[in-house]
Amino acid sequence: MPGHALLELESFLPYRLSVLSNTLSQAIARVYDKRFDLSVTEWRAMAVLGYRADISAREVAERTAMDKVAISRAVARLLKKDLIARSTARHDKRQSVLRLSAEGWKIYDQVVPLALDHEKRLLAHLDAQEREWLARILDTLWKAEQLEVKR
Amino acid sequence: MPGHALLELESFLPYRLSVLSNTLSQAIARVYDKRFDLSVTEWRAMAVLGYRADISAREVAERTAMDKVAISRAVARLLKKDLIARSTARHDKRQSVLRLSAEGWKIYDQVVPLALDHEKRLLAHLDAQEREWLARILDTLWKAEQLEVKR
DNA sequence: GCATTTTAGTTACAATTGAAACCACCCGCA
DNA sequence: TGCGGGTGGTTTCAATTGTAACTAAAATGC
Repeated sequence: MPGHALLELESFLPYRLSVLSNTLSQAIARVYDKRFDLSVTEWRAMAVLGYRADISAREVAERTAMDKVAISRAVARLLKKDLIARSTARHDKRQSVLRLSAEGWKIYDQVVPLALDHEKRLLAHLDAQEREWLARILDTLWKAEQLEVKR
Repeated sequence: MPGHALLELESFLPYRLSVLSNTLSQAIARVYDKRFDLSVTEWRAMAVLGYRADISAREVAERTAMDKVAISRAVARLLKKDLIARSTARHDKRQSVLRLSAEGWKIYDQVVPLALDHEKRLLAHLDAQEREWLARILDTLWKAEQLEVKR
């Protein structure tokens, strides 16, 4: 009498990760959406450009783990708002070269502390040891999942 | 000379969680989408109904952490496919009472092992100790985030 | 050097989603 | 009993998103 398969959502890792991650992202997104009218995609693009300037849209896509269409649209919106600037790569005219504008940097410099602060408040609930374990485990899982995807 | 604020996406917890979680969910979703033509929302709804039958749409929404509009639509599609059945609560005519149909159970019983298997393969990369830490840490973070959201 | 394939980025169209309005019903209270 | 406010669920409309097709420029291969 095996009955039915049993899946307990509350203890199912993919589900737990997804709920936690969505709640977290949304909470942070609410802040920069309300204050600076930025979508998650737009902010992600700005975040990588603040970290590494003069890269192509493709590289932004790679680093944000978003697809190129999403990036293309985010770039278009950010250009219209003058938060980023675009030029063309000399060695490859297909590639764009993107960077934050002065206005973009102003917003970046305001959003980053807010984002870090939220993370900090969250991590404050963990002790140093737990934080280390978490970092290491997420790393392992990420690499493991990469292998899965390639199967 | 403070220069600019610095946010390293690769080590920013919300970002890492989001990328890991999305990749993971999509990998699993691909399976049941291709084989059974189920969206993530639909499968989530089925998953809670497999775990706990005869609950209202509102309760499904709560347990899946999705909003009521999404659930309403998922329920509509699942009804059309005859994967769930719906009746009305006797004590409150607004509430629906949902449960998997025989056909729904058939699919549920096929998807659950696939989902569990993926999770298992992933967790196989962690040792018992790491798995315990992870479970505990996710729990703490979830509770912490709940507090944040209520602020 | 030219044809073929690949890559960066955009566009068009359909499908999905979210916010707000909405309906039907329940509850508290006078 | 009947009115005001709240809740479960659906619908509508606009905005966002995903897929596929497309353009332009490079890279590859002969």
